[in-house]
Amino acid sequence: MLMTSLISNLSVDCIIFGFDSGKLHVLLTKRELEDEVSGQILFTDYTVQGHHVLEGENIDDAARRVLKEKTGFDNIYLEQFHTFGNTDRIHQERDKLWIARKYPMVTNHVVSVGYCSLVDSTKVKPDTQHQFTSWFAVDELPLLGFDHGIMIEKALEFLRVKIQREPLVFELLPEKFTLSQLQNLYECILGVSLDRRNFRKKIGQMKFIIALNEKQKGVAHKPAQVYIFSRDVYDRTKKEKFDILT
Amino acid sequence: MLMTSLISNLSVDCIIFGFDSGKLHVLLTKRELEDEVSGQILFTDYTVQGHHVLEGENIDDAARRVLKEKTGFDNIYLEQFHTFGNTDRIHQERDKLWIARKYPMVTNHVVSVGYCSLVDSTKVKPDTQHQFTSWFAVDELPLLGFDHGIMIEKALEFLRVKIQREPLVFELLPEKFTLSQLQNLYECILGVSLDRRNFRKKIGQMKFIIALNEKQKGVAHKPAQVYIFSRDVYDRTKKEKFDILT
DNA sequence: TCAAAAGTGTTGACATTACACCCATGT
DNA sequence: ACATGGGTGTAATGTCAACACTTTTGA
Repeated sequence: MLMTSLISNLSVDCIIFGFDSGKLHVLLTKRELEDEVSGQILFTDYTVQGHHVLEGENIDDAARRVLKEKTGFDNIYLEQFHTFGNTDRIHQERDKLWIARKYPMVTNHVVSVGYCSLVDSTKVKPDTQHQFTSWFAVDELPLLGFDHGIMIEKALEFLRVKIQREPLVFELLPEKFTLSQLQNLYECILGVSLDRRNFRKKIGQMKFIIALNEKQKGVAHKPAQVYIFSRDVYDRTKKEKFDILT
Repeated sequence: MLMTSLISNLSVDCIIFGFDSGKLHVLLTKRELEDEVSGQILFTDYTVQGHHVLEGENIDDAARRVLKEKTGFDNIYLEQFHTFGNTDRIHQERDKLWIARKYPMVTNHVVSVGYCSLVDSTKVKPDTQHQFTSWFAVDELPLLGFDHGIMIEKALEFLRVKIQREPLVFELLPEKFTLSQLQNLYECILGVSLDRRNFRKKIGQMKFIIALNEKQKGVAHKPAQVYIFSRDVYDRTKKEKFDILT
């Protein structure tokens, strides 16, 4: 199994989501191309994290490799959501320039397998990152390269459907969280607003969301109860689906 | 845009579902390899319909091309559901023999984009097909090549989730259908049994399932009312999701 | 006249919604 | 003492699940 050369027309892209300051964020890498002669910056924009698949490498492994490189973690939620294979997905001039310069052996028809990843953003801070990597709120995205705007939108859609069937939201929260954080996260991903009392009633029925003997500290209001998610209890008691709505 | 050579490590596979005799079926193609010298048949098995993606071809177009070739139709439901990219997905001896003989230029690491397609099987009869193509009930599948068993399982899972959010079941029925056929189809895909009265109550609320002034003919029992699905009405009245359960 | 599937309503249990006040803390 | 978000219960409404008998047709 060779792991040296890359499969030139196949890549993976990871859409890495985090939750911070009451908003859903996505991890992006700054891309800058300089003129080879003058050194002038030709353009600046952002892309999600991707890389070509290597010869003899499973595509899931390629995605994990990218994830590890950008976040330092490799045991976090990662799932394929869509494959982007239109011939015209690389059509902007700056994308063509970029590829011609950085990957001269690559054609303009690159098929990309999109992966959705969820991380606890308290663990992945921009300053601990690769210097060009930072978080952006999904409703305030900068100029994006390739078809990465479409990819992010599609990943979000995937996420919205998925969190209503599986307990994925906890991947976006610290191990210990409050019910307000949890509610806020749902409201933010699904774009709805939920009644606090009804939300808590529902959570109360979920035995795998467990109150600790512990309270928030240092907040200028009544400190909230702290909860954890137990996958163990979840696996033993799971129903057909995991739905906070309906 | 060249359309001649193929991208050797990328293919599409179409899982084509049909509904017949109260069972969900999948369209498979017989594969037989003969010994080049003796002419003896080395093995016989079945595969879903796939083909390599051509240079300069959108992957969705590649899937439509395969679909058109095998069913004669091209305006039918077709959606990507998963991409299979493990390096060991071609590991059985007969698959290696097959590739060595038929596609000598292809490596053993082929990434395949899986597409799910739904057809009205009354329109796609085995005898009108390519001679080696026929329908198999999904619970009575023959020996399958490559990882096509896994693909079919994954496509089924995709379908089960999807039909609870979108009105796809009608793609599997003739234009005119009875409520019993519809109920039977749900029971069959979802693996549940539904109460007839409750089912009909629910359908009654869906204004886009419309009774015609027409009844079944030639049946040895009370003839059933005939219905059609109106996508037009659906688009104007659709809710968040389309769910026959819950 | 029989067999086979179509068609039809009600009730009790349960789940969902809507809604307002007091509590604990830091500043 | 005040601002901030945490925490709590009930009543009305809507939805779901369970259930049995009559109808229409062809054989």
